[in-house]
Amino acid sequence: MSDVKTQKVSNNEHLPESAASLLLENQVCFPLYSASNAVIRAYRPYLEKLDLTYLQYLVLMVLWEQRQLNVKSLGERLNLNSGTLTPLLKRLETKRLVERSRSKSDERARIIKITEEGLALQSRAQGIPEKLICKVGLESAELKKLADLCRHILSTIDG
Amino acid sequence: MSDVKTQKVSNNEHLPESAASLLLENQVCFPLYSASNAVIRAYRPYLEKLDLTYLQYLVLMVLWEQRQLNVKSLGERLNLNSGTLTPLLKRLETKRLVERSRSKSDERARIIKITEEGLALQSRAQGIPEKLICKVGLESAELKKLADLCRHILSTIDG
DNA sequence: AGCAATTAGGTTGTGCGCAATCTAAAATAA
DNA sequence: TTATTTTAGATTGCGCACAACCTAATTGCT
Repeated sequence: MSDVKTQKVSNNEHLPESAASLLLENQVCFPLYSASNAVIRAYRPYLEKLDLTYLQYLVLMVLWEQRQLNVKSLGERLNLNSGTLTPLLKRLETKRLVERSRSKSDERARIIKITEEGLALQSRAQGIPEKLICKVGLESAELKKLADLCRHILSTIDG
Repeated sequence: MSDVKTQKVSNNEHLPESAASLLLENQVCFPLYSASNAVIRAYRPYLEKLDLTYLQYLVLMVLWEQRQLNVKSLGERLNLNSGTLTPLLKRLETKRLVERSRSKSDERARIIKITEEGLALQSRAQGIPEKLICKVGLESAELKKLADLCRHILSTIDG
């Protein structure tokens, strides 16, 4: 495969000055994207023992805190819209982890309520966060810094 | 909707001590995941002018640097596997931005080569990185810190 | 040479993410 | 009250991500 691998240019002086910003190494958001993918992959072996995906786990985490809420509130909490949440919640309903009813005071609103079975998963998930922190391999202060930077991005972009 | 919104528990003292780690606010990886989604959303308006998705843009960025390479090298560069890359590269081929040939020295290897049309997109993409940095709203030093933390995660998890 | 093991990449199936669009209910205006 | 606008959520369609699996080519072993 040497005929394929040896094509990389050794420097970029032939490119216009501004093209340096289009080099992958200089991208800020690419590591963010890759790290997010990698973390979700790292969760998988633990979550599949609970027959959950990462997003399903996030939804349950909200519901462990707050027994029930509507789709809009859930979407605001997770920064996701109904196109993502509706099919996901149907899958959680099929697994009998949540119930999807309608609000009596507002027939548009869908009330998502965790079931006993859904609540029971919480204890089985106890060890997961710590295991992930180990896998990620950052100190507590660095983890906090990372989370703060990400939250800053979120408030700037969305808010 | 007050019947839905007022269900949040005011504190978590009724939960076992260890359950605090299962609160969404205390998750480290959730902001990472949300920020990554938000950044990709933020790219969209600029990239759709070039008829590109974020991942297609990343692939082209590699190819602007290195005219051609095989799928394996591309996957190592982007931390993605053939299940993601193969269909993506076919779409780029349909748009005539890349060509997919076979290596003569190894018939298994697929050589991905950027076309003139693909190269021409580079100049149209010049302004994008700067616009995104503005949208993200972090200082240069903070961006570097974020990228370094993400790269640290990647090297720990994958490597 | 002959055969097992490895490697490259393609295929399949599931589950996101999300923009755009739709429907129906609720809020607001006239 | 009726008409307009807004809102909640569902639907559609596309493009990822990825594990699991498959095929074919190459390498390694004896």
